[in-house]
Amino acid sequence: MTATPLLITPGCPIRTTLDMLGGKWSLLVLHQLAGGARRFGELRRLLPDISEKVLVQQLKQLANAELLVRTNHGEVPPRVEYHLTALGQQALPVLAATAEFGRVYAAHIQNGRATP
Amino acid sequence: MTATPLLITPGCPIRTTLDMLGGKWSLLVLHQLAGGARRFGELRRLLPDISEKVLVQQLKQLANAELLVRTNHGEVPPRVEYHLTALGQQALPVLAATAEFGRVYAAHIQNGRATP
DNA sequence: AGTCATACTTACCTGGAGGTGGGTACCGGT
DNA sequence: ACCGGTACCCACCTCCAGGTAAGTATGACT
Repeated sequence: MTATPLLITPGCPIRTTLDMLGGKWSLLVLHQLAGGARRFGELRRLLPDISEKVLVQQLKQLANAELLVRTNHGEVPPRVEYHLTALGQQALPVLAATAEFGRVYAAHIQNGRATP
Repeated sequence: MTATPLLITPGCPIRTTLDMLGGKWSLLVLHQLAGGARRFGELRRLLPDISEKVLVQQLKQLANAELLVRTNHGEVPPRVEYHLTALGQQALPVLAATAEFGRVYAAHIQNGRATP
């Protein structure tokens, strides 16, 4: 891990991931799908602060990137389900590390003070 | 990993991390500091696309969050060095996971096509 | 006297992620 | 006849992260 000298330009794997998951909501959506398939309405309820438009937008974008799959069971009260693909599962470590560091950081600022 | 039912609101560890590292450059800066201390000018050269203003801004913000430390050796051609704190090192797993997924994704779109 | 390098600061501007508020089509229940 | 729930689409707007271009103080070199 001795500071790979990858010159930072487009094509950089960090940039690649940030372009997909760097937004405000992508990781939160992934988190809700980590446990299995979810319906659109469920996601909306689980993420109270996201607007409908943006949720749709995120789901489309993640589906486009093949991180998740949209399944429309052509039923009569619409029923649509989203679930992670194998590729999407590969993103879970990012989620785990992100959440873990969030916890570490929260613990840190409780003991020693920071951001005064 | 059975979908911790953490209701997503402020206070969520994922949000905490995204607020700090969700930007366009934070992780790239951390990556350059992973190998040890760097001077301001080095960072600028290693990250050709970032503007000076934003680099300064990011460094300040990361220092404020106590992820890195600014050392001004009050010398006469100014010499300032930045290096990770112990807390900053704790963020490296996020970086590693992010980079790894970027590679996985790049490999994926080369075999099967995506984003047409 | 002029240029270069250091590590910044300041003022101004823009693009686009994200938010708001409405509308759509379908059906079941009351 | 009306309301509510499903899963969306559309037009419009706001705000700020990030970008651009200039200026600052110091000393060494030519």
